[in-house]
Amino acid sequence: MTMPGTPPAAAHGVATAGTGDLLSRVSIGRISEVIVDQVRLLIRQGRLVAGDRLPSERELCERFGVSRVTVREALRVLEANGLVEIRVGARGGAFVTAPSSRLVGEGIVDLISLASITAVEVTEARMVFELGVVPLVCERATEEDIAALYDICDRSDAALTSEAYPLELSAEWHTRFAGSAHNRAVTMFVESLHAPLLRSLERAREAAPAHGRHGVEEHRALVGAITQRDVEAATALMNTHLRRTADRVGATAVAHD
Amino acid sequence: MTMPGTPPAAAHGVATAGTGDLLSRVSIGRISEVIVDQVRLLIRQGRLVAGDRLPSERELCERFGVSRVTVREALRVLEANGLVEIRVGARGGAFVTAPSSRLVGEGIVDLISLASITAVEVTEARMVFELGVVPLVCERATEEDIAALYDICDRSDAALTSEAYPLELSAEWHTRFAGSAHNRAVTMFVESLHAPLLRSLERAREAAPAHGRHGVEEHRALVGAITQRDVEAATALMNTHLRRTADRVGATAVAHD
DNA sequence: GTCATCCTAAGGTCAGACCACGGCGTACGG
DNA sequence: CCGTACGCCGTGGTCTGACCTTAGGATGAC
Repeated sequence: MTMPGTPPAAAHGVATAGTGDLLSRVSIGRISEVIVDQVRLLIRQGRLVAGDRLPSERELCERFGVSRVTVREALRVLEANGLVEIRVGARGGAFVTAPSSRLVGEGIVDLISLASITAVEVTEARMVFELGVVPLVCERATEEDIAALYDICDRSDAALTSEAYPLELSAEWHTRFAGSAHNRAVTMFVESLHAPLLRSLERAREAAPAHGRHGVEEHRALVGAITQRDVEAATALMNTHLRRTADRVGATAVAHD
Repeated sequence: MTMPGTPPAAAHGVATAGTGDLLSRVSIGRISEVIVDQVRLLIRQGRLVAGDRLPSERELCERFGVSRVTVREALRVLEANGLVEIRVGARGGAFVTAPSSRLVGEGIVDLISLASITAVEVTEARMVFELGVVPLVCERATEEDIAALYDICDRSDAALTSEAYPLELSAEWHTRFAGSAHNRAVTMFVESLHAPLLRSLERAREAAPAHGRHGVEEHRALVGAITQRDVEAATALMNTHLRRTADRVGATAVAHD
C-alpha cells in the first residue's frame, strides 16, 4: 500500500500542480510529527477528552497509511507530552489522560538542570504567585481547607519530633494552600512548581541545616490568619515566610556559581 | 545477538534460581524507558551538557544491546522533552540541547485545555501573576523594555483607528510587560496564559472600540508609571485594568452558563 | 581556485515476525 | 449450581534487515 520513502499524499497536501502561489515550506520533516499534531489538535479542541481511547496501533496504521513504527513513535511523543497514556494487554491501547501537573513540573526541573532557567527565577515566580494568591485564599478557603492545612501542620510537628522533617510536608502544605483558592489554573501552577522547589530545597538543605520548626510555626500562623480572613496579616506572614526560603535558595545559588 | 522477545539479561536480571531472597519487582516495563532515564540522568548530573552529541543510533543499539527501534523510541521521547535535538544527514545525530521554556509552556497549554479550565480561572490566574509582577517590573524594566511597550501601544492605536483592535496586540503587550521583570520563569508562565488557544477561549468580542481604546490608554499609563518606578500607581492601574477584563470575561461566562 | 559530482554516514520508514500481557469466556471440578 | 482454572486472542513491546532521503565532505573536472 505505502511505499518506502513515499509520504502519504494526504498528509501534507502540498500542491503539486495548478497552484501558482508560493509553495509553502514542504519540508514535511517527519510523518510521525504530523500524526502527533493531528491528535494534539483534536485534544486541544476538546474533540478528544480524558478517558477516550484512540484506535489500536494497527488500526491507526491503516487509517494514516503508514507503518506501525511511525504510529508508535507518534504515540511515544504524545505519551511523553502527557497527553495519552498507553496500556498494554486486552482492552489496552492509547487513552487520553487525565490532566496532571507532574510532567510540567518535570519539564521545569529539566529547564533548571540545563541552565535554561535558574532556581532563583523559579523561586521568585513562586513568591509572586503564592503571595498573590493569599487574598483569594482568604476569601474562599472552606472549613475543610483549613482543617486540611492544620492537619498537615500536625503531621509536620510529629515529623519534627522524630527529627526528620520531610520537605515534602512543607511542599504539600503550600500546594494545599494554593488549592484553597479553588482555581484550577492556580492549583496547576503551584503543583508544577512542586518538584523544582523540592529539588532546590534539598540543595539548600545540604548547604545549610534546615529550619523546620520555624517554618511549621509560620504555616500554623498563616492558617490562623486565613481563618480570621485577615488578608493583610496573612500576606505579611506569607511574605516573610517565602522570603526566608528565597534567601536560602539564592544563597546556595550564588555559592554555586 | 538479541533474540525477539528475549530482553537482554542485564536489563532485568531476575534471579531464576539459587536466590532464596525476595525477588524484587522485576516489571521493567519498557526498555526504551530505561534508556531515556539513563540519558536524562546523565544530563541532570551535568555529565552531558548542551551541544554534546550522543552516539549514533546504530552505535547505541550495540551499546545497550537493543534494536534500533527501541533506541529510536527513546530518542523520540528525549526529543519530545526538549532534551535532545535530532539532526539528519552527515554529521547528524542526537545533540543535547538546552530545552526552551517554549516546550514547557506548550505543556501548560495542553494541560489547561485538557483539564478544560475555564476562561474565568485563567483570567484570575493572570491577575494574580501579572499583578504580583508589577513591583519586579518597576524595579528592573530597562529603557528598551519601556520603548518596546510604548511601541506596542503605538501599534495598538494604529490598529484602533483602522477599527480592528486585535486581541493579539493586547496579549503581546501583557507578555512583554511580564518579560520586563527579567525572570524567565515568570515570562514562561505568562506566555502560556496568553497562548492563542486560550485567547480564543475568551471569545469576548474585544472588537468594541470603546473597550479597546480604554485598554490602550491604560497600557500607556502603566508604562508611564513604570518609567517613574512608581510601584503603587502601577499596581493600582494594573489592578483596575485587569479587573475590567476579568469582569468582562466573567460576564460572558455567566451568560454562557 | 571554483564548481559540480559522487561518496558516505547518519536518520526516516517500511514490512513482517514473534513475545508478553491481560481481560474474558469457557470448561472443568467441587 | 457455583467457583475456579485454563486458554483464547487482541493489544502493545521488541526484533530483524532492508530500503530511502538527507546533507556534510571528498574528489574530480574545468
